[in-house]
Order: sequence, then structure tokens, then C-alpha cells
Amino acid sequence: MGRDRKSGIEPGRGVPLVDQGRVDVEDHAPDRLRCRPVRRGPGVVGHACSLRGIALCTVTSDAVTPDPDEDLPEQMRIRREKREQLAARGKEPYAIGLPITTTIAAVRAAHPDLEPDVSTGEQVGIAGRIIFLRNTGKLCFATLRAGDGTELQAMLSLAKVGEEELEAWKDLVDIGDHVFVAGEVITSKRGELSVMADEWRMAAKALRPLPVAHKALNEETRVRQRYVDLVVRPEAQQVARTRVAVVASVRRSLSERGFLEIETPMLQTIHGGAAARPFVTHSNAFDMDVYLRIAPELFLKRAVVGGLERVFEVNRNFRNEGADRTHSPEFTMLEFYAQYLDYQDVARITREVYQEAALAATGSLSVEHPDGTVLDLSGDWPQIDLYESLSTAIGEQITPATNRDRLVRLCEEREIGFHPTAVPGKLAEELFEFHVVPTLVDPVFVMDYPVDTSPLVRGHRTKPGVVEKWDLYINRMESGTGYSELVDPVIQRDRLMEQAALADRGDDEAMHLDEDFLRAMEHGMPPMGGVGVGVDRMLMALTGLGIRETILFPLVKPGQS
RNA sequence: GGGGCGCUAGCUCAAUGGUUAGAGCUGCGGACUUUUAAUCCGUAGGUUCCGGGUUCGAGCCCCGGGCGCCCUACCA
Repeated sequence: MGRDRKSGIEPGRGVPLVDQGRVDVEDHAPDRLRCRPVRRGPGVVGHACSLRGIALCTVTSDAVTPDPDEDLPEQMRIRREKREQLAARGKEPYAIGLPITTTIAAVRAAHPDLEPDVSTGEQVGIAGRIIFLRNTGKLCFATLRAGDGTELQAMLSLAKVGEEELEAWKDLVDIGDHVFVAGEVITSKRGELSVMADEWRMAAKALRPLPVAHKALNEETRVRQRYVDLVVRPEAQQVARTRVAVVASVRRSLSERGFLEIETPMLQTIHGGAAARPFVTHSNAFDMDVYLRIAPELFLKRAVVGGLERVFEVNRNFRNEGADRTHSPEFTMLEFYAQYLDYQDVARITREVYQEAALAATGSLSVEHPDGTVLDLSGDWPQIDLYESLSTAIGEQITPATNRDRLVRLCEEREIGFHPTAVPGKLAEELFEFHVVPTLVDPVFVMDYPVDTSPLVRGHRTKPGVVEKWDLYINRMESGTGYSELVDPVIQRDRLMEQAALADRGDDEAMHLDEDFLRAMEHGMPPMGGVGVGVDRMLMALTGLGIRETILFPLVKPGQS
């Protein structure tokens, strides 16, 4: 055995210290000697040695000089050597300023259907990442893929590039490298659109091998190494681009309707705007704890008080709660507010914004998911009443006045879990989620929620016990909510005092009393409609994917290495 | 939070407590001027997540830890 290939230390050669004494590793158990690389501050590398799990010493690189490449898997070591070889042969491994004349997509678009074995006479310079390589003795093929998923074949022949350049290609180019190729646009004998190279250059030598393109990466690797996922799985690119299309469309739709996009604080000193547990962090400059926002609502409303009239924001919210297929600790939220509108007006705008986004992203208002679910987003979206639909489903009249004991019993009969302190409205919503939500596939506005769960919403004009609030359900998921906003500062103060009392009693979702928000409201907050829509859930509805697939880099716990 | 399952080569996966942990692709060496996951011949590649333990012997069994997935609970 001899040399421990991981550490570069030969057992028995080093004499690690144990306390003040010494131990001869050879005499004890050489097979139990463990040495692992450690980093002690910038640039200081060493090896920590242990015997039978007992730390012995840290050997710095002065004492032991391991070959830095020795730890690497063979494939990575070879790629590093190829990088060196490029330089040795006068080639830049990471060339900049390449004479690129066009894109892969443009070449494809310009020559949609050429016959096989055709020369166009058109000279181009293109670059892309190699995803497949097929080398024969004197003719080499490479499939180059661009970021947009388009592909083009590069061909290198002995006749065109000469023996030296062809050998260099075969010796130094791997799958995963970015290469530049200049030459004529042709089709191969099999009809594949190609560039017949007069010249090739390395654009970026990849030191790590790409995953095998033909077998699916497992979900964890996809999420943790999204950059790799994006390279090998065009659908990953597609999702990222769909998000861009959706967000751009949302901005366009609202801008066209007179809304101003503004940016409100992510760091907030008071926790409010929704019922959710916040992340807490600390400002050194102000020497105080601050919250990552759970909602932009209270600031957008301040802006409307100030006369910005119609405002919106598309940005991140943070909620320190569960993470599952439909919840992410950070997620993208659209909120918009318009003075003088009510919850019916903003329901219409929400539907239009959503439909325009669906068209922009998918070209259709009928969306089919991988699991076969089909969503029909077209036309007007129906409205159902929360209490009426619940009563119908249960076969018993439920109203905001139904007493709590009855609701508790109904929940218990169905084994629906609920918080022991849950208010009656919350219990009604639980029952609704149990009975009605699973049936809501196509978009539906659920209207008129209990007042005790909606502290920021105006009371209903005619129905007692409910507020002018809707939840939008799409694909059995709550996708957005809209209100006729509460703008009466006296009522608002009462509601927020109740919230603050809940918070004092240990409810860490309850809002705190935001005096400055009330002060703004006391200056005259115009009646307004307001909406919050989960953008990630829009993506989920349009793609049928889980939330972690719609977010490019979702939060993950750090793994090994 | 509770329960179940998983972690093995660069990637995707095998492997009754019992030879030296295997396969495909990738890699490396060779052949090939029209390939499409090229093909053919040859070959290398391992801290079986980490740390303990049981055993003559552990990828497999036990204990502890890490990370993930599923179910469940909680959650504007």
C-alpha cells in the first residue's frame, strides 16, 4: 500500500505529535491513520491527521507537500493537463475577443431547409458549448449548443484545418468546452446543417466533465447545480425563459394600465403586511434587528396615500415557514394597488394580467401539465361565494355567524387539524380547503372572507361578518388574493391592536402595530383595490412544475464539498 | 415536529453478512473523411455520505450525525 494517495503522507514517515509525546504511526495502526486536507485561513493549506479518531496534529504544506492534482479524479486531472497543453501549444484556454459573427440560432434561421451535401459559400464565426463529440480519423464532428438551446454541428476535416490543428482538436477538446469555429456554412452528407471549420479556437476549457446528457440528473443535483442542469436539460432553460416572459408581461400589462413600478423596503423595522413568521437579521449601522419583509403591502399603500395612485411591485418576499412542493422560504410576489377601484375591479385586472402573461409565456390560454392536467384560463373566471360553496359541499348552512363550537365539531369529524386558538373564520377556511379547494382546477375567484382572518380588508358593503376579499384558486392552489382595502384609520387601528395583542401572546405570525402606517392612513388613504399574486405559483400553473423547479436557485442546505 | 425510504466511479444505477464492490455512458490508448447518444478493439477509474460499534469478515447489521426524497402535520 504505502502512500496514502489522499494526503501524500506515507505512514510512518511523518511523526505526528500526541500531547507532548510522540507516536510512531507504523507501530500503531497505519490503516487507522486518517489525513484530510484542511484550510487554515487564506492560502494556508495543510492536512489534519488523526489516529483512530483522535486528532494528532495539523501538518501544514511546509511539512508535507502533496501533489495538488493527486486528489482529483482522473477526468478532472486530465482536463487540467489539457488546459496546460493548450498554453504549451500557444493556444489560449479562455480566449476573449473571438471574432464571432453570428449566432447558432441565426445560422439555423437563415438556412431552414438545405439539401444534404450543400455548400452555401457563407462564412461565419460561431461559438458554443460542445455537448457531443464524434471524431473519426480525419474528420471530426461536434455538436455545439447555445444558451437558447439551439444546436449546430461543427465539422473539422484534415483537408481544411491541417494535421496539426486536427490533432490539437482531438487531443485537447472535450465535451463541455466552449469552442469557437470559423468556416463555411454547409450541410453534411446526412443533411446536418454544419460549419466546416477553417479554424477553431478554445473559448473556455471546462475542467469538470458534464453529466451524461442522456440520463436524467436526479432532482437534488438539478437544484444544487442548476448551471449544469441548464446546460444538459433544455427544459430547465425553458422554465427560466418562461419566468422572464411572465414577469416581463406582468410589468407590461400593469404599465399599460397606468401602474408605476416602485421598490419598497426589503429590510423592515416592523413586521407587517401579512400573517407569517419573518426572518430576523441585524443592521450593524443602526445597531438593531430588522425583518426581511413578508409583504410589501404597507409601503405600497403609503405610496398611494402620497398620490402615486396606481403602484405595483414584483419582488421577493421571505417567510420563515415550511418549505414543500408549493412553499419556498423566498418567493416572488406581485402586489398592485389602485385608488378608487374595488375588489371586483382588481379581480378583472388580475385576470387580464394573468391571461396576458399566459399568452406571452406559452402562446395559449389552455395549458397542459406533464401529469395530464389541463387548465382552461380563457374567458371570464367564475366567482363563488366562500360560505355558500362551503355550505353546499357540507350540506349544512354555514355562515360567518355559525358558532365556533359547531365549526370545531365539523373539523373534528373530518379529522382536520387546527390550532386550538383558531378563530371561527379560520375554521371555516379550513373546512373550505378540505371540501372545496381540491375541486378548483380552472381559475376561480372565491369571494367574501370572514372578517376575523383579514385585518387589512374593508368590511363588505352589504353582507355582515365578511370582508370584500377574494382568493384566486388555480390548479387547486391559492394563487393570489385581492381586497377592497381597509382605509378607515380608526378601524384599522383597532384591527392592528388586536394583532399586536396576539403577537404579545406569542403568535409570531401576528402583525406588529405600525404607527407610521396608521399615521399615513390618518392623512387620508383613498379607497383602493389591492392584489397580491404569487409569481412562482403562476409559473407552477403554467408549467405544472414544483416551486423548486420554477425558482432558478432555490434555497438548499449546504451539502458535501 | 412525526413516520418511511435513500446516499456506491465524473453521470445514471447494480451488488444473500463471504473472492479483488460491478454495468452502461463518460475518460484514457488505438482504428476510422460524413457522424447524429457515431461505431469497433483495448483499458483505467472507488474514503460505498461522515463517525463509532458488532463480527473471523460490513456497501449490507447496530448506534450517533449530515444531506435529500416521499407521506403526514404546521403554514396567506
